[in-house]
Formats: sequence, C-alpha cells, structure tokens
Amino acid sequence: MQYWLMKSEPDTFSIDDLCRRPSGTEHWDGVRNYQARNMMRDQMRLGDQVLFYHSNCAEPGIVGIMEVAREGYPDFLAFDPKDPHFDPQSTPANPRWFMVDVKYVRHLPRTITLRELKEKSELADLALVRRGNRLSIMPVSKAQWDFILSLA
DNA sequence: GCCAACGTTGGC
DNA sequence: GCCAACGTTGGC
Repeated sequence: MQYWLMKSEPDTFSIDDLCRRPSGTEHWDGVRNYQARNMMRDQMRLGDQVLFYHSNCAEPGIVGIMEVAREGYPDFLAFDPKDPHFDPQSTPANPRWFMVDVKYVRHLPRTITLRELKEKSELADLALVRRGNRLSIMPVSKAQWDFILSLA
C-alpha cells in the first residue's frame, strides 16, 4: 500500500465534482509534467490511497481522500486536437502522457490548510511544503499520512 | 493581479 | 551542452 497527494484547482475539478460522479470515479487527466507522469505510469497501484489537495484557491489545503481505481494508461486528451491538453507529440502508438483513475473515498471533516501543514515539523520533508514546489503529484510516507489524518 | 520558482524550448 | 527567454504553477 502506497500513499500519494494529488493537486487540483477546485475551479477546474474539486472533490465535490469527484464525489458527484455516478461511480465516484474519474480519470486524472491533463498532467503534463514528466515527474508526475512517471509516478502515474510506473508507480501508482490499484488501491493506493491519495490525499486530494485543492490548489490555487481561497483556502489551499487537503480536503479529502481518494484511491487509485485504475493504474496508469495513456491520457487520451493528448490525442484530441480540439482539447486544450492536446499534444501532437503524443500518439496512441507512442503515448507521451499518462493518467490514472481515482475513486472518491471520503471528505475530511475539515480542510487541513497549507498554512497549517507548513507549521508542522513532522511534515518538514513533505514535498508539498518545500520551497517552490510545483509537483502536482507526490508521494506521501505512511508516517506523514497518519500524521496528516490525525490533524483532521 | 503580482511575482517567485521552476520546467521547457531553442538558438548558438 | 549552455543558457536566455518564455510559459506555467500556485501562494499570497
């Protein structure tokens, strides 16, 4: 069992949007960063637990939990010339970008804000709080996971 | 809306 | 392979 954190701008896709999906499941499309791609393509496994983080909004922070519902497969939006995420360099025969499916598990009782996460010495090594970090998907250790959930 | 941090691109 | 220019992320 592995643990992750994935960022999304709630104006684009929020935990409530995920929750409202008929199966509670959605594909995590549009990631165009190689480090994040490699994690989705090579490392994330069915059933891995994921923190849902709201970024670029009034109250950035962790808002809930989801799990990996399908392991890495090609991001088909990259094949669609009409989609903003289109990438002509990515083809079905030789896909450049990958995604996973995630499934809603639950909301946290409250948002654990970025501000709060930064204050905790237990989370000093969490990529999220490192200066200038821009990774949209990152690993979380079991200890970090347990600590974060203990805050909620 | 500002801007710091960082990744990518492309000329040389 | 260097590095300046540019685009993006994302907190504030």
